[in-house]
Amino acid sequence: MVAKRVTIVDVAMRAGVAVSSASAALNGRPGVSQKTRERVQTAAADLSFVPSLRAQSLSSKHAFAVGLVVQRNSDVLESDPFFGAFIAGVETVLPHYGYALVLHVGADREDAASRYRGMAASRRIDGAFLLDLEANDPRIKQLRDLGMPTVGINANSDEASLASVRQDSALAINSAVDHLVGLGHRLIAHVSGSPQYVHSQQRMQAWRTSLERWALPPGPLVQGDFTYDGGQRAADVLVQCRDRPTAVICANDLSAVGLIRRLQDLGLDVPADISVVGIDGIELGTYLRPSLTTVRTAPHLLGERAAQLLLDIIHGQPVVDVEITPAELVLRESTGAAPTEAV
Amino acid sequence: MVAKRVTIVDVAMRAGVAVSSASAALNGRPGVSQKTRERVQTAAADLSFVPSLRAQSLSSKHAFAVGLVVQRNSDVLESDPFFGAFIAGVETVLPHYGYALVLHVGADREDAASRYRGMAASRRIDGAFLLDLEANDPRIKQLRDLGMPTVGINANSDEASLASVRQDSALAINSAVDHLVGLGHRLIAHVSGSPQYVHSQQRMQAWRTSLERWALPPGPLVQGDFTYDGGQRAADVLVQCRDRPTAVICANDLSAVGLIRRLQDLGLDVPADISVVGIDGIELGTYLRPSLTTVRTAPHLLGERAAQLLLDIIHGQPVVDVEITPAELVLRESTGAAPTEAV
DNA sequence: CTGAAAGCGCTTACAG
DNA sequence: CTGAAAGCGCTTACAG
Repeated sequence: MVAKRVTIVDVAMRAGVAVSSASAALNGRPGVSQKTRERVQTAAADLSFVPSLRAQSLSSKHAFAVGLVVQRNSDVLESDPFFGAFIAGVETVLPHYGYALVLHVGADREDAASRYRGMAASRRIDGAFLLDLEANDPRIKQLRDLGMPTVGINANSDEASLASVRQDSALAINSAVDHLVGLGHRLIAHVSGSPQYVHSQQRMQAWRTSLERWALPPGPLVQGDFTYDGGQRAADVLVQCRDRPTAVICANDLSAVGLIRRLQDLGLDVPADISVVGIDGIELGTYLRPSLTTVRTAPHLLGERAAQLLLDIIHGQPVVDVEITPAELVLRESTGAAPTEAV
Repeated sequence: MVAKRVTIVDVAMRAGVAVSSASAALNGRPGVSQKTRERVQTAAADLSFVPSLRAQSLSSKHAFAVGLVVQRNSDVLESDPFFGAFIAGVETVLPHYGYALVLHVGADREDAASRYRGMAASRRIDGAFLLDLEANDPRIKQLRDLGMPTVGINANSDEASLASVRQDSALAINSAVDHLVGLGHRLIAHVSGSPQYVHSQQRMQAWRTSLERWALPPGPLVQGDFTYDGGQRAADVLVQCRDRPTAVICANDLSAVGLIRRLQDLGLDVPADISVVGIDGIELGTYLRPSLTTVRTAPHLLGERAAQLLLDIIHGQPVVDVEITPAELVLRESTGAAPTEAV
């Protein structure tokens, strides 16, 4: 019952020109007189012509879509605001170029990889974003072999074969350590993220390097997994340490929140007994008591720039990696003077 | 330098059959002998043939994609876990049918509507989900006029023209009121959601009806907007009431969290001075102290069923609205005995 | 500048 | 069951 589709043939007919001229006119290509162009545009408007993306895709070699596979279990997808912000950022750019985002959720690594393969092989997309990169991530080669333009987010800088958008967080982690040292802290622990991700490594490395700058020994290192529960477990480990740290830098806010809650349940006061710093800058950090001192990243901006870069690659423009303004330290209530030392 | 695409012509050639036979064999259509079918499948496997989605779309009248436009400002997209859970649910179903999700983020109503129009007119999608429905939502007619199969989420049940997936929350809100009344509460307030959404109305109506069942007068009604800040503002209003309520039911968890935080900042104890109930069941509710009593909904399941229903419609199968298991009351720490009355 | 034709890679009637 | 042909709705060389 849907009214018959208006095609470019109808437009050309109404404008009294050839289909090829109509196409050129509509797409702003040269080789059409101003008069013809206007006549075609009027005809198209009169008929409410909207080109069929399917036909355009088939003949123009462009899908007008880019893909993202979120490769985490759905619980994380729900509780981690990164994705929503990143996607919102991507979406501020894509529509201006007629592009759409195809989103898949991979149950695990295998599943995620097969989604990328499927989208690439069936030519559903013209390019892809790669999040949560791992060391020697197989997806990089996989997509390259498929000839798929790809942009990585916060890839290691030695990953030369992958166009990337990065936000430095090492500087802000430095600042966090400086801040803590200034408050008298000498033993500063780290709760890391899931070890397979390069950003877990980057953050841990920044913590370590920052301490070296002060000639301080690295405090206890507890492996976390970016989750609230992981933060809670880390609290249990840390309070058992012979030399209990007086401050902790967590690999992300959510684990910092879990850590704080567990510390409180164990009868410790934050920050009087122990200071805690997160990384991310999620809203939740402002809801809690104490509110969370954190390193604020910019996933929305990362999404914007990643989308722009990916479209550049697709359109064959020269590619240079993008570095956005570094993450910044946000001081709130969860950090304070070290307990035993006068400052 | 991408290797030349393997097409169905190559497959047919290698199998020694006509293209049309290869197509029928590959798609499990009848009219092909078992022997031919196998020969074609072997040839396809040998050549690693993956059909071009673009060509399939153009000739088969299916885009193999469905669309969702998130029509909220990006802050909410980031802090509301509903979307992530809903999308994850949708994604457990779509891939089995070769479908993908096209996601757009609309800056506002206008923008969101134009995204739906664009996807439908260009035939990028075969169907659409409608979230955050409003009374007399113009998008319903818009998509119907475009002949676009559509599934609404928690639409009003009098919305006969829209296939819907629903989860009842009125029952659980009833239970929440029963629970509060049992604890001695007689004046129970409500912080509503943004008034334009039908689910805001549904929740408010459930609160009102529940009180009527006990012949209790409705407590103060404060308009919120589903945000943390809105919850904080509501707290300021409620503590000023002549008859201060001893319990509050909030339209969602996030506003309940804001409300609690503000009440605490004003020197009130939750639940000793005032009990608070949220709706949604987000993780955050378990992180706080007191943890949040809430009505837990099931966005993931809603997503699964919505996807299933939408595919049914697209494939021309008979459509019946889907009702999933009602939301359930989850008792935690934010509700307790009414302060002034012995229970 | 303009137009007729081929082609993108499939599916779908339609003969044989 | 099998195959040749038309068609989906565009874009892109290529003549004129």
